Amino acid sequence: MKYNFLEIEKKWQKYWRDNKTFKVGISKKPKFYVLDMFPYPSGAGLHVGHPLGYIASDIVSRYKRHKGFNVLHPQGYDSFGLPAEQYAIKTGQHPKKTTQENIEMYRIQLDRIGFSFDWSREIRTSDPEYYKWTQWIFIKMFNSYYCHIDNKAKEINELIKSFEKNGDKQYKDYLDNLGYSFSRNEWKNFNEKIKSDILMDFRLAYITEGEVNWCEELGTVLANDEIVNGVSERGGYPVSKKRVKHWCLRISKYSDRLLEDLNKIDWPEPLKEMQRNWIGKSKGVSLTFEVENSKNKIEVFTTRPDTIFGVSFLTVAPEYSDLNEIINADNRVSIENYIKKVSIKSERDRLADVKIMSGVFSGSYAIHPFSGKKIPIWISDYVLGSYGTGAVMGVPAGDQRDFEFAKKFNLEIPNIFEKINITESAFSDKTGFKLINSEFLDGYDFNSALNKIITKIEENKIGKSKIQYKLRDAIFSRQRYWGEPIPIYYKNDLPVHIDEKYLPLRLPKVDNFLPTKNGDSPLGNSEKWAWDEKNKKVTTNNKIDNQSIFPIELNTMPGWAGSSWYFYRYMDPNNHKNIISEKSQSYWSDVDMYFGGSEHATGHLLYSRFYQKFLFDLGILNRDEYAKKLINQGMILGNSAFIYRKKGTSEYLSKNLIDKVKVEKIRIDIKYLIGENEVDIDLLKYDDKDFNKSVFHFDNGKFQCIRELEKMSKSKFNVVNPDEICDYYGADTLRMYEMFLGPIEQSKPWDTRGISGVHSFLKKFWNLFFTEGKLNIVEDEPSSESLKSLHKTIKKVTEDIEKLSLNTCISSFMICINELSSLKCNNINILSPLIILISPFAPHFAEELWFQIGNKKSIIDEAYPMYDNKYLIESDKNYPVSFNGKTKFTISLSLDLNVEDIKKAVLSNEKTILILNNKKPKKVIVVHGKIINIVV
RNA sequence: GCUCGAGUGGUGGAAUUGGUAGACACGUUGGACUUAAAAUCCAAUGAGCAGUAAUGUUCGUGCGGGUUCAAGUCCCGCCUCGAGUACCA
Repeated sequence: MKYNFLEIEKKWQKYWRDNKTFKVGISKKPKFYVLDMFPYPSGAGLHVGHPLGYIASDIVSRYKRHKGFNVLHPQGYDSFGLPAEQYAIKTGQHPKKTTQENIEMYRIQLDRIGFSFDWSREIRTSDPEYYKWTQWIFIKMFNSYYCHIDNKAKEINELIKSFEKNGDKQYKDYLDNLGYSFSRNEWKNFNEKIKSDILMDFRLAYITEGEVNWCEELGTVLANDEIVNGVSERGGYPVSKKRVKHWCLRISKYSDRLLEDLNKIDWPEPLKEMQRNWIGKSKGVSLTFEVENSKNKIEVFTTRPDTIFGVSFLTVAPEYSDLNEIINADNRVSIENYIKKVSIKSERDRLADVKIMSGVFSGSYAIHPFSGKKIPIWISDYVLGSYGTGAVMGVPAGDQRDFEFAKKFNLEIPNIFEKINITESAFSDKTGFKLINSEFLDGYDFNSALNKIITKIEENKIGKSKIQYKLRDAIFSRQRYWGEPIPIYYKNDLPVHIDEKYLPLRLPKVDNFLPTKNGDSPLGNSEKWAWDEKNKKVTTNNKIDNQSIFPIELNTMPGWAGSSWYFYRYMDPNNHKNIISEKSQSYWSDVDMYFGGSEHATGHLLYSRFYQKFLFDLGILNRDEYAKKLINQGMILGNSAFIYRKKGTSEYLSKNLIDKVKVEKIRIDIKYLIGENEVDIDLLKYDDKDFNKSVFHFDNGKFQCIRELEKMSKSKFNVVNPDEICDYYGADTLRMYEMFLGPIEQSKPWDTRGISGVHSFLKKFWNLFFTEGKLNIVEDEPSSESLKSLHKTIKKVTEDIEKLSLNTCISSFMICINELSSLKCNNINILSPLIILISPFAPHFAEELWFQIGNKKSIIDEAYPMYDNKYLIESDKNYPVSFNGKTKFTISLSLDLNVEDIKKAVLSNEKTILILNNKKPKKVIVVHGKIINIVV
């Protein structure tokens, strides 16, 4: 019988489907939860890079199942959000339709690779039965606030009770900062609007007006993590600042817990580091400067209060809230011009202008809190409105930006560091200096100055120690169609949430779902988008009377709303009453292994931890972290091909001609390649009419291109489709080859040439069972060599799977099968455990062989073989004998010999005598069972 | 600039607590089978030098030092590449 993988794979995929082999439920067995980041169905289909993580997680799942665990290994689709919608827009179809089609295509592709997903638990974030709960969580956030006393989220009702009982007492500092102060009676007498406004400053989901990242091309607002290098992550479109009303999640309240709890989880260190940087905790002091001839004060945040006597100016951001109070009437016009100029700068321009300082003098002065000197107040966009207080103290001697600013505008640069030259640049080290010109801090170093000044500042009540975070609240509104509607309506302009009972608030039908350039949401195009408060249902817009029928929020939620909690829904996907049952949660608990890319470090992986902590605070979830262990699989890189064109012409040059002229790189589809890096010009000409007019320059009669490794992507024309590999070699070969490429967490190039080695390994394994097409196996006592080979392999493969070193597992399999082939082993007692051993890697292959040797049931629940040390014990060791550390020969000695006997044996060996040539060794080192080293 | 990670044959990559560097595979070369090709099997394969050969010998894990009987692995100083981040005061 031949290894007919196409037939075998089809047969077992059908068997698994018919027998619901991968369906799991709560049982007495211990649980193990293996999770993949679910895909967004993009329309381009899968390429060979996508399944890498899925294959690894599938191997672990199947392995754990053999080990006796009840394995939860679900899959679903992140089907709301920008990528799905962009694809729909590009192809001119409704996103509902394209999403459905893309999911179907994904499913076919995924099934071909033989994954053991329990599809009965499939979820889709765009399914109303799912997003009902995404909306439910939003309402919980809307109805919660962060209690700074207990350091956790609580229901907003408790806050209201506190206001009713104690007025602003418990939250005095916080309310002070917001400019509120009230007694309990005053609270009771506040009108609805004021109450709503005050509570809005506490809610974890809140609406606010402010500057956001606006992407005109996408027609929506973006969160910070959705912008890369000043352009949108999706599509690479420019992003600018815009003032709009939008919903936010108060994730910043969780900064410290998100940071601290990183210590609790086994996630890759680089990824944790990214989250730490993103959260960006820094310790410093906030410090108040009086403004001359004014009641106004300016609060700055600094991590270097020790440099206070180096202050020669203050700078505030153009967005600074009290800017108007500071502006001196004389300068008003030029200042307003400056602010206008700055605000229309795109994010990308700002990044490009980093080194060019700009700013304008406000016309006002502050008073130095210690020296009493007059300090000019400047306005500049090198200060960020959204970080700290939006104002900084300028210390040109100690900060490079302040230094450059001072130089540019001819401001004073007082030196406060003894014997340090600051004529060229600022000195920003925290060590190696003593302060001068600093009154009571003269002669102090960093640490002692810091202690002294903080005490002084607090004594004088002009500031206090403060911890500052970079993490900002997450912008939650998207002016797009394809997302979860926000379950809020506006009663007399005040936001009110739709009662949980009436969820889901379904996405309305609209004729035009395209995003608008002006920032209006496409949901506004719906005729039926008003809330009937009496009848508790959605109704048509023209009935809005602001008595009982009110407009509904037009923005939708961002893509990450649905993906921040999906792993819990898999535990109990069809629960209509609750987000998850207590029973399911206490059994499945949390994720044991989570596989996904590190590109989600500061997006999904941070938001989901925040959601987790929030739901934990409310007692809805039992744990405050959801994934014990995270594995970042690397990317598979594709081989992109380029040809060179003489700049501004349609003349194409080969690579040996490119040095002489200016050229531009033109990307071409790898399907035009013939051989290593030769291009089929006829194909090129045929495909792109531009090439017709072209002049080609040849190398040795052949047109050459150059190749570069890049992330695989349809837009780079370098994708390899897994279906092709499945057609040609089979899914089992694809699975094994992807693992064989290298360590799972590493990025590595795809090279189809190497695949034949894995494929012939499977054939070799297969051929051990058959002679001349017929099953030929024996059942007698196996030879000791074959037993040794088997047990060595069981040991190594088991250890390596536990370490997730899957590439070396495959090497071990190859070594074993090579050994058994030369032993001509066809003993069932050896081969049968090997089939189980390989089944997580090549499941169809294993099922078929398992069936061929006479088993009636699927191999999936067979107990994983155990190794027995007795087959592995060696009696001899082939010792390497080295002279001064250089190995010269090996000598086989019994492991029973003690060190002295070994020394004797080695020194009396004729090769030793020959090499020593009558010299006396200075020292002989014997490490038992390892090595012998003779020092001459 | 800052933070993190990585540099091993022609290629992807192996190498336990420091203990025979290059496992396994690709590629290449030679051979067997075949009318031929594919497939399969066998052998060689880090580089250099000497030898018909068995073999011997030198150099080799980015570079320069160091610790050690012994360093890809540990320490110090550099270089290069990759990822993340970017006016965060």
